[in-house]
Amino acid sequence: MEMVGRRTRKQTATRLTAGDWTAAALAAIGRGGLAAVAVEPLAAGLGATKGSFYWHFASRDALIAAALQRWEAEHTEAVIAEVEAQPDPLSKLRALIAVVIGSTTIPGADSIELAMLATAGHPHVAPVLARVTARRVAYTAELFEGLGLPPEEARHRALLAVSAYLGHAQLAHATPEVVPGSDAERGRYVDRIIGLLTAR
Amino acid sequence: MEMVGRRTRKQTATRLTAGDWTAAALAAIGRGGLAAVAVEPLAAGLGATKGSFYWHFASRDALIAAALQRWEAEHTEAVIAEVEAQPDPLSKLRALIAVVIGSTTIPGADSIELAMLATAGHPHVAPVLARVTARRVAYTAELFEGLGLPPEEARHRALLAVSAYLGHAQLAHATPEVVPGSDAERGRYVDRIIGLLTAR
DNA sequence: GTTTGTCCGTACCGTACCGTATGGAAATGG
DNA sequence: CCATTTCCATACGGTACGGTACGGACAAAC
Repeated sequence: MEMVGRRTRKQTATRLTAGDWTAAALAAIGRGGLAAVAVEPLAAGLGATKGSFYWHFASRDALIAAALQRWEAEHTEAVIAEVEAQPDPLSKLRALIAVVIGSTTIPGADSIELAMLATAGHPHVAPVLARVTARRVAYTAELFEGLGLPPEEARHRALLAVSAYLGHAQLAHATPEVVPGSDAERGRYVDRIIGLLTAR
Repeated sequence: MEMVGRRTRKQTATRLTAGDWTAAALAAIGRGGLAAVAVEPLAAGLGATKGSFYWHFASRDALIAAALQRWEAEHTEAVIAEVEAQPDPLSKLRALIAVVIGSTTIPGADSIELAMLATAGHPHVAPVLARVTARRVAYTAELFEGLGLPPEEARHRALLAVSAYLGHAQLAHATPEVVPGSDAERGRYVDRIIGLLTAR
């Protein structure tokens, strides 16, 4: 009853920017998928009303488009840049697999991406997903080619690697009890995957 | 204006059963996810009204529960039974991977499962998904153990195999242009996966 | 300090859906 | 053929949301 401030986020009664709305939209996607991007609940969460939203965006659809664009821009190159720090292709591959399998075990990670996969058919989601996926497969195939594998085999192994990543993210999210839980076993698991994927 | 029959499905003016509703619900899940299970549109699709639905089910939630139960019962053991026809563990593994990777390329297949993964957090979906996944991993691990691998390695390879299946289903659904398209290349791809997963 | 433009709250309409109430048609069984 | 149960359509209320209209608060410019 006491201190029921209108604004939840701090007591900042400052005006909102379009960025505030896209950030809230991405958070909502991570929490409940595209369907959770609802103007009125978002407004309530930001301590504002629809009046604010419809000044910054023409429609809910425009917000979704902006949020996805932002996600793609911020998300795509992050891992690749980190992996590129490694010197040789094998080290890069090991680093890639390790970071990608390891990160999915921290809860809530990749939840936005999982939500996007869940709505792959959505007209705004499909092209974003297609670009990100194609980029990943192409990059991973390059690494395998750097190992001396012929193009088709490199591409096939890259597909398997990306599939393994996506599937592992699903498993870690939907049924965490089946994936390795302890750090020790997860380490052995990652080593095993690297061994199998890079076998000659 | 002419011949605007009330009932779309045939001219069967027969009464509906609970099974008709769960079937329609599963079809809707495959088409648009859990959110597409809406009583009034479903009723329209069946050429009926809510009056019929609420006689067979207490609520939308009860329909979802019944539909998921039906899916789990009909779906879980199908592939395993087919694979068990093979004589030895290696043949079974090859058959398992081939059928599971091959089937995801036919459009619309597994759409129900993908929709369930998309709603993994849903209180009715989570337990179903957990049981199905655990069953798959355990069965696949058995096959690898049959190949003479120690338990932990068998389980790790089974996890990788199930992850690859789930990820491939996602890829085939979300970005079909990256997965092998021709029968010939898909054949080589499947062979490559089998080789990598069963390598000694 | 007045004006101008920016930002947002309030009030409202339309739609789509969940669930309920109730009467009546269609099968069933005696 | 009548009664009873089974099944369903119609009509209604309630809720949550997208989108619009409009006025007012607030800051910036001068």
